[in-house]
Amino acid sequence: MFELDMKSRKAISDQIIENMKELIVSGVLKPDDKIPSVREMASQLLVNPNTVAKAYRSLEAQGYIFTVKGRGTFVADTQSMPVDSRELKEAENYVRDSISKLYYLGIDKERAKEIIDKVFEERGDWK
Amino acid sequence: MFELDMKSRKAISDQIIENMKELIVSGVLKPDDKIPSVREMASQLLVNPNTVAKAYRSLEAQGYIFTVKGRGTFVADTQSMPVDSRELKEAENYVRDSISKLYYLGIDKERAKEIIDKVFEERGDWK
Amino acid sequence: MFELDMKSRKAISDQIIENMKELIVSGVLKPDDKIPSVREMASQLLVNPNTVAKAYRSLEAQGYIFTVKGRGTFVADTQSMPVDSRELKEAENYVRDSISKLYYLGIDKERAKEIIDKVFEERGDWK
Amino acid sequence: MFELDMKSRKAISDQIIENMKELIVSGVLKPDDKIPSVREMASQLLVNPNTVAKAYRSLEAQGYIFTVKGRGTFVADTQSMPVDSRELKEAENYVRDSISKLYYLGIDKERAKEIIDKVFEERGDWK
DNA sequence: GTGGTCTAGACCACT
DNA sequence: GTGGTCTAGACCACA
Repeated sequence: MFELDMKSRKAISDQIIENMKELIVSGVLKPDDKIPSVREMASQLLVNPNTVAKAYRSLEAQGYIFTVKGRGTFVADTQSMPVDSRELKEAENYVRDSISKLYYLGIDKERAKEIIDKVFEERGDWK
Repeated sequence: MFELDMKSRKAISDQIIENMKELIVSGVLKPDDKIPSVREMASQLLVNPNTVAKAYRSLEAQGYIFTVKGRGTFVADTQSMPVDSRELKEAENYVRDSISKLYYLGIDKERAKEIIDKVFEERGDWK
Repeated sequence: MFELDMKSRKAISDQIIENMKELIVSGVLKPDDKIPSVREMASQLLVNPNTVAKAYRSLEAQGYIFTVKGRGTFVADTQSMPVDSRELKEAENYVRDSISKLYYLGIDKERAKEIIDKVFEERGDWK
Repeated sequence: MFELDMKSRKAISDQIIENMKELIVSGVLKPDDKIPSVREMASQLLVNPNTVAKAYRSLEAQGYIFTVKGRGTFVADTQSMPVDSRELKEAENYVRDSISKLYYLGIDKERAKEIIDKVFEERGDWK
């Protein structure tokens, strides 16, 4: 399904969360699709089941998946999901910080915009 | 000089680093300006001197400041500093991640670009 | 601060969550108040620190508290928090279910309303 | 007879119990009416017979249905059923919890009452 | 089989 | 000292 970067400084559970969000929002995983069980994904990724469970709990709390005890975990319909204002604000701050980092490096505005445009191009499917 | 947000989830030392970078890159602090000693800044900000020392060590490692034994710590000439490619790549990844977060929220590309434009406007002085 | 009902069928972490919400929303704990550390509350309640940490994580995700690494966990300003529509809907369903339970017992509408009025009276401080 | 919400987080057996209670208390199913056998209902709902059997056991324990060996399962006379005080207390606690959830969201008393009134209106047939 | 919860104990970063 | 993360392994309810 995807791979983890064990050398990354990002938490494993966060990596799972991001990869799953990517698959869900991009449409690779569609609403009501069953996703691998906690134990299954844990054995595929070679991590502890609790770590996967933690990621799933977080994804569920954010509305990306839903879970039915004894049956498994499924992809939610993110299309019909209203954007949570608290989360949007958090994401905006994250964008602000990342652009500040470019500024602190002393590169000029034009080059910063080029970098951002490049990122948008990488996401050709967006919108 | 600047204030800390003790309620922020950002580490205090990181806040000090970012604020100092802001002052240096924006030109408020100029090359060879003396900056407060570790103890002095610690008492002004009401934080542990170890925290300030850590921030200074990091700023020095990144070339924003330099220390002269027995005389103090001074602002380096960031203009003449070549952009470190490793740091640039790290910042690019940060930008990529932050834009991904917007994508994961399910907002459309137009709105994402508006948010980014807004951030650039807030930095009216850039370039 | 509060006590747990170890005989309850409610999860311990959920009990911690509810008790903390009660203290925060009722105003006993005010914005920026420091709440007991994970380890401290765990030893007071005689439960595993991970259980308390789980409750704190959930409370933070819902915006009731915020945490600063190395310094502790604090009460957020819930007044300024917009009501999350997903959570409100969930709570409405919960209300609907609980009233259905009264209906299934075969009691009449009047008596059901009396029970509800009694609950509101118990929360004399509300509004 | 009724449908299950396989996406719901409620246990299937609980959904069967609630739907049966609804049909019985509302009068759609009348005392001594025969209800489908475990196997029959299981095949209609496309669920495991064990799940239906569990639901029937629970309904029988609570006095909503009764079984005659070799003949089938029938609706009990709920009118003549005294309200079980233990169950009533349990339902009251459930109501109390659900209203607490509204309180924790920070909505005011008026709005909470509106939500409850709406739920009562949805049950126009009650009483 | 599924996920949910709890315990126990380790290691890390930050203050 | 603080919280955050991960592992390991146990028990439970549900299907």
